[in-house]
Amino acid sequence: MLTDLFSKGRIGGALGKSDRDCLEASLGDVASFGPRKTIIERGERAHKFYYLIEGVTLKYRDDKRGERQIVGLNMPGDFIEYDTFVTDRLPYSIGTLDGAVVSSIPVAAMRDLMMRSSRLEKSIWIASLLEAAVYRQWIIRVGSMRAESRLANLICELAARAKMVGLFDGQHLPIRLLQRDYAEACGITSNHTNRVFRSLRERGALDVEDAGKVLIKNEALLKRIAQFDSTYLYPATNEKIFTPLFGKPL
Amino acid sequence: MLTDLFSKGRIGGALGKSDRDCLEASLGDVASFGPRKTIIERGERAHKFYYLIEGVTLKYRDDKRGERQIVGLNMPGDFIEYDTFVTDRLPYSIGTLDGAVVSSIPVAAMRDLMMRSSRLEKSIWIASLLEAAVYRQWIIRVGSMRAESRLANLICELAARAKMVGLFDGQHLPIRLLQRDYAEACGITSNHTNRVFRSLRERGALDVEDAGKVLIKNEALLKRIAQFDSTYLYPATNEKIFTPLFGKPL
DNA sequence: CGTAACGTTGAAACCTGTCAAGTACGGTGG
DNA sequence: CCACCGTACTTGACAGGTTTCAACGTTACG
Repeated sequence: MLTDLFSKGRIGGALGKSDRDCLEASLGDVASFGPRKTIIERGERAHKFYYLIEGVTLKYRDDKRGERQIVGLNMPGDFIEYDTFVTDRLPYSIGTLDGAVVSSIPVAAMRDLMMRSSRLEKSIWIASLLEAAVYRQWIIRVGSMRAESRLANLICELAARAKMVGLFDGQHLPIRLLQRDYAEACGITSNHTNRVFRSLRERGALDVEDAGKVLIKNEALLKRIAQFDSTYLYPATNEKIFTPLFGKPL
Repeated sequence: MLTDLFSKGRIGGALGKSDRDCLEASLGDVASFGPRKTIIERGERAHKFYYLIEGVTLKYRDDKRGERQIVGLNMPGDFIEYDTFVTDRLPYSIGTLDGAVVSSIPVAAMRDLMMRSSRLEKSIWIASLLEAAVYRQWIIRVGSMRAESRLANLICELAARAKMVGLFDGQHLPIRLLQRDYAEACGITSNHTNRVFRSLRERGALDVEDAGKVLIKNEALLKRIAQFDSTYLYPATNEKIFTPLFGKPL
């Protein structure tokens, strides 16, 4: 099912079959977006919750000077924004990388879903808390690290998250960001990003192959440079942890 | 009631009396913490949800070199962490500034609360989404601004949030951070923070009085330097916006 | 009165940004 | 087929912002 990645990947299989069916049935039309397309623009009215089926999306804000800060990145199985709960105008834009396949749940359907199943409601909430945990790490990355560590740390996170949704073979990062994207996510210039990539290459931590594909050559070294500790991603999240709040799964 | 600030300040009065009473009744003992005390340490087991009644708390992470990155700040009416839902070991520490009065809701009581009232459950969730919105702004601040703008932007946010809970008189920031705290929140050194404060003083944006109390002298100028736009705080959040998801308040 | 913690300031080193130029690659149109 | 163009990547030199190191002032407190 389209929502399997969410049900299994994000919340450790804490949903029973009926909940999973309800979620799947609430999905609206499936839409495809090409590379570098805007899915939602900042300030636009959002009246449904987008669910990412395939591809990668970037969450960002442009400032007056044309600079862009990427504040988040989503992979298949993610709801790519939750703020439709709180506001009718999103405070950030969302765009695709190489393209994406998305579906969505209208606000009314989401309300029904949550009224019917408190377990399902909690699952979606928990997914939003995981996103918040990632936000905190992004603050730490840009707030307290040097350029080389920032880049290495971001790459480690992307690798770890890709692994969680079965997209990572252990070597090739399946997400092809431009150097400018890395720059905008790490809060450095794209010029400097290039220098840092060279340095990471020369130190043997990674290689950049054709078309910008990142190959992780020395994971231990990369993690050391990145000061990476994956616990904030809650990789151990599973029903055992949820039981206190959920009760047993159906 | 102790939870009034939450019910009224955070979610625009979308809770009926019975929900508010339930929430209040779920609170456990009230505890006081002195200045610069640790409420929860990173890695510690958390089995309850802390609610901040009075004072200010800082959310931060220390790295190996003894550097600290502040990733969040909470004011009265906030639940100061939500990750107890997702993990039993917190990925950050929380400490007081000048002291704090907190209460808490045990996990089991929280579960009961949410099973009884889906409206209450949504309220708490929505509060966590507001916190996520603040995280995003912190990423933008440290990721895409120069030191002077970062500091001004943080001060603007603190003023705006203090105003939302009735703590701001329009001039004196009611939160007395050390220059080191500002530094650790903005991702700059405390030495440089001092220079930036001087610059903001010389430009007439603010004054620093005895005991580090910040006086906002020229709010328009400060906001301009900060590129501050308060919409991300959802100041318009109210029942009108919630109605689609909540239905009418009780 | 001495100590500790915080604030303030200066000078130099360092990291990163800025500006500029050149390379590589793919797509388009003649 | 090749010339042309736009986009991304690469590199060097220099400027500028921030860090680092050091010193001193101030205040609170035992």
